[in-house]
Amino acid sequence: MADTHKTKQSDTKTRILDEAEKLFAQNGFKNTSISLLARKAHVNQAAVNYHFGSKGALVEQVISRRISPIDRQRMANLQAIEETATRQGRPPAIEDLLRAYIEPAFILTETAPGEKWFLVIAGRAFSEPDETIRNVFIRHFEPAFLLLVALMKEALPGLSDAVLRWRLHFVLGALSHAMRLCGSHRLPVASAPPPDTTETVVRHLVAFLATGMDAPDDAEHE
Amino acid sequence: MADTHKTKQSDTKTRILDEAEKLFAQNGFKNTSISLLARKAHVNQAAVNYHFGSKGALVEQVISRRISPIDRQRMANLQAIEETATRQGRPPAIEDLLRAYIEPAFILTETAPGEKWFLVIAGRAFSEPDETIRNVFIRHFEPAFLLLVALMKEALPGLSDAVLRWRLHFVLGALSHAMRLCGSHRLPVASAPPPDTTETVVRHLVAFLATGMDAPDDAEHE
DNA sequence: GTCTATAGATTGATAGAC
DNA sequence: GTCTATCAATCTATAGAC
Repeated sequence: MADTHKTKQSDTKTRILDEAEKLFAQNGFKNTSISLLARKAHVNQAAVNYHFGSKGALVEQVISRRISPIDRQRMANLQAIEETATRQGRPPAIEDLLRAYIEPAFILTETAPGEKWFLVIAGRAFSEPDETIRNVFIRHFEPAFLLLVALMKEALPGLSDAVLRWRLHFVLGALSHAMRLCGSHRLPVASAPPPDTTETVVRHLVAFLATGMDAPDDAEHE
Repeated sequence: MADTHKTKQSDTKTRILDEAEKLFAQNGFKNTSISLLARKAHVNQAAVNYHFGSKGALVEQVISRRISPIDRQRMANLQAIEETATRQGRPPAIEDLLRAYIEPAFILTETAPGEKWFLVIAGRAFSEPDETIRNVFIRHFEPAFLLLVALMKEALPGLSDAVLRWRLHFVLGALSHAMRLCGSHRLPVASAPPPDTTETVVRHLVAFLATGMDAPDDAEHE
């Protein structure tokens, strides 16, 4: 079949992507060299540039390969909630919105064997010093996050715009940190939380964050 | 006076530290070269290694210079709360504990002119891919965080150990993200929160996190 | 303490044979 | 598509004059 070449290429590309994901998670983008990646992936050094053009393009593909499904699932979840809310004529529930946004990141990275490397990579998105790379994440994250903001506004009509946006960024911060913790076994500090199933972590996150979102606005203290 | 040399040295060292802090915040540790740093700080390239020995040692000093006062203030705040609680024979308040831990990071970085670069650096602590650097942060953060854990246990005796530690890590995540947002004017995503005074951000953080810490434990759902 | 000059290693990317 | 060989740039660190 004509697939012979395609399969061969596909295997090599996939092997490079998988190994790059692992090394990027372990050592960061800048600290991972093409030569080390080629060695670990059992491919020739020149093959990496042949298949991806440049290191920057490789980074972009490693990220978008996993983020795209996560983002689609987030949008689908949020839109389903939006439709239900419209049909029932009442605002969506805070817990439902948070779970709709949070869960896909954990579920869709669960398939990979061993450590969930992409959780570590995505958990570093907002800390990435390289603006080009940071923008890759932002471009993917933006639509679903904006929809989350809009729906959360319906769920919490009494909250001021500024407070709502600060709180949703606290959500992003807690989520990012939890993703890094779940993706790697390295302890970031003493007294790290115990290893837990994905569902347990998501439930802890949602319970904590939903209560925080619903806290009384303290604007009157100013 | 014999201070002439000392002052000269001190000026150079301080100028290097200040410029390094800014560049590390803007571009990360790995992406900041000694030659660029020397150029921006108006010192000779060899002077950097003369004063600090190596790049790694410079990184360590940039971090510890700011973290040490923050850590001391955190410990002092928490110990004061502990004493008051002991004297009054009742557990400390969640809000007080969180504010005691959170506030020093924002207050003690406020003195620097312009952008608060160290907030960006410290906000990336748990995302740092280089284990050596990550351990510098952890070594400094550990004592105050452990004390926070212990006191929070007294404030929330009904919470299981696992849930308490997960929630305190959600606190660390939200705090880190807020620090990055406050330290830099770059928008990490659309719908970023508005620029606010330090005190306002701290109050938003404490209100959100204290309510989350106090959420009912959902362990019975398992 | 500050400078010039440079060693020594590593990097991303490419040219060209097969 | 895969290989070897190599280029050009960049980096940290140091040696040695002043």
